[in-house]
Amino acid sequence: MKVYSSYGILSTMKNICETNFKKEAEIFKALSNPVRLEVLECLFDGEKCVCEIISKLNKYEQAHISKSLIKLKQAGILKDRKEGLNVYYSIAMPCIIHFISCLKTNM
Amino acid sequence: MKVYSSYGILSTMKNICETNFKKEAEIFKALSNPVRLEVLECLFDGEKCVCEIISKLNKYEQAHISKSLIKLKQAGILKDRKEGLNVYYSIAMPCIIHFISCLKTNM
DNA sequence: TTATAATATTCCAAAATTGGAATATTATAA
DNA sequence: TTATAATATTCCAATTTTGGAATATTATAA
Repeated sequence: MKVYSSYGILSTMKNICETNFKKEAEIFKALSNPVRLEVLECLFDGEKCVCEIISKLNKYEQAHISKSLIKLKQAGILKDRKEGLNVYYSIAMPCIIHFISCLKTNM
Repeated sequence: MKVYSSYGILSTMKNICETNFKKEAEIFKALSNPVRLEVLECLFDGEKCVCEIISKLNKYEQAHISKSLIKLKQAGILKDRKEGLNVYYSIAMPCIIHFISCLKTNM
């Protein structure tokens, strides 16, 4: 009877769960900043190029907005598309829109 | 013509928006940690007392779990109820359950 | 080619978060 | 009262995050 193989399966399952919690936490971490949330909300009505976002949120530095977009993209929340000099960002996880509007009604 | 009063309204609106983004960020910050997410998920099937959560997640320190629950409560994600020596926690924001299950399918 | 517009990256000091260890609080039972 | 079980709090060094300032990259137009 190979008991150790069962142990192997259990510890593999445990590792998968733990890395899943870590991945989820990364998504929430990307959302845990007011500027990044404002940048994200800027994209609720569809794809925009970085320059458009910068001019809408003119109170923040260009570098700050660029870094915010990249962090949201790395977490899988946004996707991007290059076209000449411009980079267009859009939402890759539509369920975030519903969740944030739910939060707003619960606040 | 009282232009300044319009400015007043605009700046008030801006402040409300900014504090809302901060509040939202606080909620996401509370969710941005693997242990807190695991504690939260422990409550998906309903209210539990702290001791129950501790014995389910026995790999973490009691103090760690207690701090996790308090942080989630302060963000408005959990609520609690005392009964004798026990404290029962439950989810105060049901839409989080749907969102997390959506995340899991998108990962 | 060179200038320029759009975007990304690096550097970094200040601020915030992390989780372990020890200790405190509180309610109940003996 | 006192012991104990359940939960919360404090302390703290290590790690991570923050955002401003300067600089780099890249694609296009002149």
